[in-house]
Amino acid sequence: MHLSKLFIPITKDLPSEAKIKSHQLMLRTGMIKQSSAGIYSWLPLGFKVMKKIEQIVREEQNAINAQEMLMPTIQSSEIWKESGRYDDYGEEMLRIKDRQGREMLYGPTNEELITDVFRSSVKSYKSLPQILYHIQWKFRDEIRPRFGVMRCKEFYMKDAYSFDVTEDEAKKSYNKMFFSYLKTFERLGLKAIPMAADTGPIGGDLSHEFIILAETGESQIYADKRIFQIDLNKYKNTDTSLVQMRKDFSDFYSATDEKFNEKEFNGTVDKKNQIKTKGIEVGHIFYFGDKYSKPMNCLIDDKSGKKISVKMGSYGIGVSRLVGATIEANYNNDIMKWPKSISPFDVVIIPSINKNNKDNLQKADKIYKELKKQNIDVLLDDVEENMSNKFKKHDLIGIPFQIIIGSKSEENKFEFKELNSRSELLSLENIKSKLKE
RNA sequence: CGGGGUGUAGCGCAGCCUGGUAGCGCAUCUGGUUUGGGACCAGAGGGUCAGAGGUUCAAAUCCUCUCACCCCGACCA
Repeated sequence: MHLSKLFIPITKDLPSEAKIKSHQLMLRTGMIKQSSAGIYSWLPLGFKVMKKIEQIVREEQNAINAQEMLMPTIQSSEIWKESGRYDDYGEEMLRIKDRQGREMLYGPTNEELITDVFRSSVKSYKSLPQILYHIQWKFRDEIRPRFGVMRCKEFYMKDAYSFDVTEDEAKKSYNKMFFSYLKTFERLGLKAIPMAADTGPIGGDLSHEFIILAETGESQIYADKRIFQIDLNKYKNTDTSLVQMRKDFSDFYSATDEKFNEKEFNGTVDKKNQIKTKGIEVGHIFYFGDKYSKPMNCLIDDKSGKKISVKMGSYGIGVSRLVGATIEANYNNDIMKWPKSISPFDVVIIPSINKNNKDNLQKADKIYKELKKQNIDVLLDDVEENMSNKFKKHDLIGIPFQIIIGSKSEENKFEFKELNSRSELLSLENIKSKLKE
């Protein structure tokens, strides 16, 4: 892609309504455009990042044999009346009426819908276990949306639902998802800590929040930093290995404000290992048994032919929130550096161009084509302006690698720079292999 | 929903108190000069002053209502 052709309405000054870095940056680099309070359009740059996050989430769901499907955004109120949540959910639910006057709603979550899908087709214990998920827009009519895409009304979310015959089996599904989440956040370049959590309106008694560290987070967190040293590679997707994993994680203290106990923290965690900071919740998993299957009559025959309610869990990841959260976690000193796995481009070529000398642009174009051939997603900054402006601009956009073609480059060597570090002169071959690392 | 605040060019703001027909910076466009950390010179375009009603010879400015957005709080992926 050539920068001059990219729809990226970048601005030098920031809109006054944005109070935190990720929001400011997303507006300044034209990733999003607010449509109304808490509702955003995703412009090409932002959309591209979100899609990359989505794809990683998807791959890690598939890796534990969860199956992707798609449920609608608009739901009928009837199933919500069955579960009893139509009244419980309150003002956060956006209620609408169709032309026949039927009560509909824009789904804030999908437990009822998936339970309805499941009960209508599954009748036997032989069909279990199952994990189904979808990635879909949700709507929660937040009292006060803020922080850009971090707390908005309309958001993009992966939600998964597990179905098991017994509570023990269900806990195995829970552990798989726990594992999948850790792998997902690791691939996103984020340090996420699982923390025992309250279950809120979803209900249930076993629940973890996954929280990433960021100064601007909304939750106060306390943890033992050795929790980051746990190597995920030593676990396999087997029941025994995952039980071990859960045990290993529970060996280190971690708690949010609500569950924090100062005595326990100071008693069990050495001062030098204590982390006290803010965090952003990016995932939440729940086990809630038959909370929905019972009132909604989601019954199957067990081995003895007895009707039992299936045991369920649900598992959410805020995909759109992760875009903002990742920025919060990676931004410093006016420079944004995307993790490689979700950067909008792999590398940007920045030639110094002026009207009378387009040599650099030609060189850049050659490299561009060469890298394209290697399947590298490359952006070429073909805009004719001062290098100073270009550097500032790319500090904002945050593509992690730059190839700079200007006064310091040689005939066959170009400056290769990783954001936040010094550049080095390298041949194209060396650059290629660096990019493939 | 309670408390506070703001709506004037794409963005940031001044003008409002004391009414006289709209201005500054950035951005944009044209031409020229520049070209390694957010340049320079010259010129140009761009506004139903959030909306409705009222007072007045005259309203961005005064009055009334409505709407939108932001901040603090209770709630949350």
